[in-house]
Amino acid sequence: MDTARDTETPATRATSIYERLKSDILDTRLEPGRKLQLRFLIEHYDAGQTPLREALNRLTTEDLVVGKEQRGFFVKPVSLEELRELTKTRRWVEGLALKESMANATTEWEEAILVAHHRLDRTPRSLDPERFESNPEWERLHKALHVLLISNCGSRHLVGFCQQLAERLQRYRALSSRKAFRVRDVAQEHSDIVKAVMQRDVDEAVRLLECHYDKTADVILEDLEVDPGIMPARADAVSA
Amino acid sequence: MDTARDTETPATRATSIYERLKSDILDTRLEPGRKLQLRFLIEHYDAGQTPLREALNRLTTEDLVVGKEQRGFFVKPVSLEELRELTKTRRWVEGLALKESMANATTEWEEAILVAHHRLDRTPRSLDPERFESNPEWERLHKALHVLLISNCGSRHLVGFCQQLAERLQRYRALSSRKAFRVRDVAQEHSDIVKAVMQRDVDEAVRLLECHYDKTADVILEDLEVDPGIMPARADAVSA
DNA sequence: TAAAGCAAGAATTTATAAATTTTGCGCATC
DNA sequence: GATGCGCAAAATTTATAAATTCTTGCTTTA
Repeated sequence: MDTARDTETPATRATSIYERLKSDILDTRLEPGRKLQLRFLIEHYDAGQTPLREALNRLTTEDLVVGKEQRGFFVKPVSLEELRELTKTRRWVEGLALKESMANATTEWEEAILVAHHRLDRTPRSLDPERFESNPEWERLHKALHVLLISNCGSRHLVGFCQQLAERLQRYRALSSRKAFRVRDVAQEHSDIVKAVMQRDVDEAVRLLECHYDKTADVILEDLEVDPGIMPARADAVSA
Repeated sequence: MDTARDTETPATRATSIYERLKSDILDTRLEPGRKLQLRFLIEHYDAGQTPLREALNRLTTEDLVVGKEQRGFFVKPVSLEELRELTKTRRWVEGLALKESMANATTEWEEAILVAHHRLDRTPRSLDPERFESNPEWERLHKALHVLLISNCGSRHLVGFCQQLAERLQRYRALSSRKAFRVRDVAQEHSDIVKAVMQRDVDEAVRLLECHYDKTADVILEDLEVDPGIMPARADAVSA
């Protein structure tokens, strides 16, 4: 049930619970739509009501938790509709951010990308070469590369928004069972994007990045069509 | 100290306090950088600690309040740097959203814009024709028109992000003293934008909208150069 | 059969206690 | 004589426990 990070500074109780809760929601250990009862949370997270309540309230603003007045908290439901909308939005906004990043390109930035890509490239996608088992280190480096690509755009707000979109999409990836393992050469896609960035070919880089996100969504959508019932077409009821 | 809305359903204490706090921060009745001591808040908002704390935690995620661990909450400071960055970002993102909205244009949408603009046009900008006094009704209709312009883009997430940017910019407008009154023909700018949208001239509409936001920022920046000391160039210290 | 009232469960709020940080004063040292 | 370190008191934030309020489902009665 834990999410790692025991050695770090606990900072404040509310913050550490917030992080654990967020992580559990994003990795769908807490299923979409599930009711978050205080009793249950107090039990499983070994915490008091106040820090729990504060964490829940923070997540409410991030739209990862939905708070119905006087009726408690629920994990935000998922829907195919939202998956499509998130992907579309991410394409637009990250495309924009990458374009601006490249317009402001500096040597340091390009070198940092090269390094980040290299690190990702030499890290195995899966802990088990036979069947897929998520490698936290790969996930971390993958995220780092994508953030770096857009981080030179000159707007922390825009970068923050992109990260929020990525977080929200994380649940859909976690829900997808085979996770594009072997089906897709993700490493090649990353190499191509980085190459275009190095060549300062803005249009090509943006095109490849958009394509990258499209493919991710497509694989998830296929997966969910094969195994429907996991996800409603549109968000509605709550499976308590 | 109140923010209107007494007749509505109070829903939950935490929510109503959240709204009042947010409104007070956005209108700078709670000055940027100010320390938000629980004692003071309990006194002035006539509330308990828990709902106050929950409201503060929600605002933390929205980056309107900064929470220093174990050391209390502060109103997020302002800076000229952030003003510039917010404006730049808003230009990019709302430009994008308007373009997409127009690509999906429907008769209903265009008619709704016409109506929204008409309502705004016949509402006085200032309650006092001599010197500026903010008219809440105008502000409401103004916001409604801008939201409507981008609301047809097909992404609630993108619209939400734009609204957040608008909210964050609201504080800077409130801080600017003369507020572009008489200096600028805002009504004409709105008319021109709406006209371009009706003619389905995407490039022109986007250009005018971006120009609209640029002018807003320019006037505020001028104001703050005339009367410096209100705002630091970069965010840093906190004036308790 | 439908409506109203009652009881049980859950969420929100108030109140209380514990822990942490800040502040001010005194003493020692340079 | 001034400066710096350290300890103790005060204030503030964080956490726990208790009480109130609201919702919901069931039972009883018309």
